[in-house]
Amino acid sequence: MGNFQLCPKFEKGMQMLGKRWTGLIINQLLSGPQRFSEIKADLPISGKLLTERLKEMEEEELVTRKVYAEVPVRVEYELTEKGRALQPVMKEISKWAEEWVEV
Amino acid sequence: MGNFQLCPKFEKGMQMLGKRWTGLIINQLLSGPQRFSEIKADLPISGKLLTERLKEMEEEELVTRKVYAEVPVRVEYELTEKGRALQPVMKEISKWAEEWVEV
DNA sequence: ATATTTAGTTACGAAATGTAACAAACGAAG
DNA sequence: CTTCGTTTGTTACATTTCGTAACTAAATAT
Repeated sequence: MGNFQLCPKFEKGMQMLGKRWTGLIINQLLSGPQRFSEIKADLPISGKLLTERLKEMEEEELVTRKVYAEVPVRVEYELTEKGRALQPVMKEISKWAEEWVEV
Repeated sequence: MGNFQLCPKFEKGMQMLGKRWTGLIINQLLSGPQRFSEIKADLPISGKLLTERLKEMEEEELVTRKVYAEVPVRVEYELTEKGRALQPVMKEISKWAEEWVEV
């Protein structure tokens, strides 16, 4: 590991987005608030990891968590302003992937 | 790509960018071709992982690898067109990080 | 023969991830 | 009262990936 002079904000942001599943979860939530089971149904992620990622994203203030005491319980996750601000990033990734990624 | 389903190209692209170090390496190489030791000096990544990532990125056709039989040997990595096409993505991430990320 | 330099590779312990079974909560069904 | 169904997690454990440090290969200069 060498010494590094890199924009610390960019580096930290990249580390957040570069964590497995985080980008896909944000992209999911850009279409609106969703409950745990909805996110889980739309992504090939396990419940354990989804819980873990959402907790981290809550700590980073990317999402908020709301519990509705219904039966059965409903828990909804919604992007914060900081999270929604990632829309242009996701849009650029979409454009790039559409043009360059082979499935 | 429809709005109602997860786009496979986006998912694969996100998995590539979402791999640890990949984004930072691409960002480094956006400033021009660089040799192994230069990338390693500028990022807090170990030689082992850098080798691994560069190999993967070569397979994904994000970078090319050129060996110069000098003494000692020089190995340069350069972004392909596909790799350079990620510049707008990196720019948006920079903008977001600058505004929202606390170091 | 030994030292120097770059670009890796290897061995091994630590951390992250994936899988599947289980738990809490609470009303509904029997 | 007991069991079932449903969501949102949690726990235990196996697998994979990562980080660190020592080591190798190749070519030349001393």
